[in-house]
Amino acid sequence: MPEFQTSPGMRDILPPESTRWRRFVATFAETVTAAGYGQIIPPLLEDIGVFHRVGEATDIVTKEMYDFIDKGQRHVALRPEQTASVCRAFVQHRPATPWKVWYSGPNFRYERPQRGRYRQFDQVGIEVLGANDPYLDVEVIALGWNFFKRLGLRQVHLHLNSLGEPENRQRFVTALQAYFTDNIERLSDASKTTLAKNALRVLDSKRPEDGEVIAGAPKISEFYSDAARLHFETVQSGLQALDIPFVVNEKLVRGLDYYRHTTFEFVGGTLDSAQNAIGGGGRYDGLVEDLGGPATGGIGFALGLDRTLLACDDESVFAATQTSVDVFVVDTTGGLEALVITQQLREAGISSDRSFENRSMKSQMKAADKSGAKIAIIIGSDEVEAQSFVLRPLRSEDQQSTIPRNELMTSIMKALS
RNA sequence: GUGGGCGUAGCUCAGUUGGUUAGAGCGUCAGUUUGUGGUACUGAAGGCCGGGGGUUCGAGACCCCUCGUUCACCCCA
Repeated sequence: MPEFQTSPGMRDILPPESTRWRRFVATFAETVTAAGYGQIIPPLLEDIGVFHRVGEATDIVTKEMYDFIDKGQRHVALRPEQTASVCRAFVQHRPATPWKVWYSGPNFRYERPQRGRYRQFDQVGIEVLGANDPYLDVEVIALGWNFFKRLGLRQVHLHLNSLGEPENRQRFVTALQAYFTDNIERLSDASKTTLAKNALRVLDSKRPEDGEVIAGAPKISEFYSDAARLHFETVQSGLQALDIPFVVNEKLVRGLDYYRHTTFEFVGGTLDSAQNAIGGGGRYDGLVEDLGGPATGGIGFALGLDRTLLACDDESVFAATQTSVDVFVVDTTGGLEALVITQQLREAGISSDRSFENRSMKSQMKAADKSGAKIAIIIGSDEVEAQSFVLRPLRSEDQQSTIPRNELMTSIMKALS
């Protein structure tokens, strides 16, 4: 074991895996920019107060943040998510609404690492601020859906719920609290603790002994106002109009406190681990106000790269690709020829590579093969003498040929076309 | 934060009830052809058996601690 390794929950993404990460973000960017979203790049670090607004009662805020006092005595934190930063930016810059933005990048949560759950984890996401139209909810969900389709995923399930308006939600929480308190003896110990903090999240419990109690709990749908019900029904009819299948899951309450109305989650159909949620989001009509801005509706989602890529693995889609070059230059005369020719090729827009340390021709040919190059340019002492080079096709049965030096570039172009 | 599994070459793993110089495959490097890759064959390099302590004549194997990893809870993407 080396003396230094990555810290727990942190890891290196190496090639060729890293090529997939780049394509992932590029594909996401294409999907959402085609819908009018612009990229926002918020800082990794914010005043910790920005994240406190996400929810004083959530684990993310209370025990999972990487926070510290900086040299200027400011209490700051690495972002545990990016929605709060986007809202802070909205309040700070007051862009014209509706403000449609997308982001990608790492977030940090100090949790116990697990498969599909890391302390530094990447998300891509979108947020729209300043519009309350339920059809916007549908657009947002549809963009997530479209993105998964573009990756090639076929087994993503959409779970949908509505938390209603704040008053609906509050009355529901009160009723839930009363119900669970009446039945507290039948709850698991862990759920008793959860109940004391946030009754909503008891619904999330995966412990089998809680199942019966939860099944008998009050339902959020019994508390909707007419407006909340209409909003939710409009969202559902919009999804139906787009042929996006979904299931209403009344237990989907989501972890963050700021959600109102629509909440949704994308679940990887092939992932059987506890980390099967590959993305989630919802409407958060109160968050901008909490951060000191005007009352502003907002909705968005975040997708986890790691988990989505795990789902891709399970469905054998969106695989990593091995990078390769077009031309490999084999030079047995010391390496200066290869140095000059690879430079010329690269300037001409032709990818090329070579060996170093003056290895044997056989060794260099092996490297040429592994590089994925379509042709090898071979230069030995005979070629230097004759001012020529050998062009050897590597991926076909064609014979190699000796060509005068002044036809180097044209013959390579021709061989590649 | 709580509980269970697992840590042996770069990678994937063997290693018999504790017993001499710790093995294989793949990968890497080199050779079989002193100017030519993919196949085959040969060889080489590469391990304080995660780290520390203990039991023992003797520990990669057993015990304790610790670190890492993995699975579940929790939480969430």
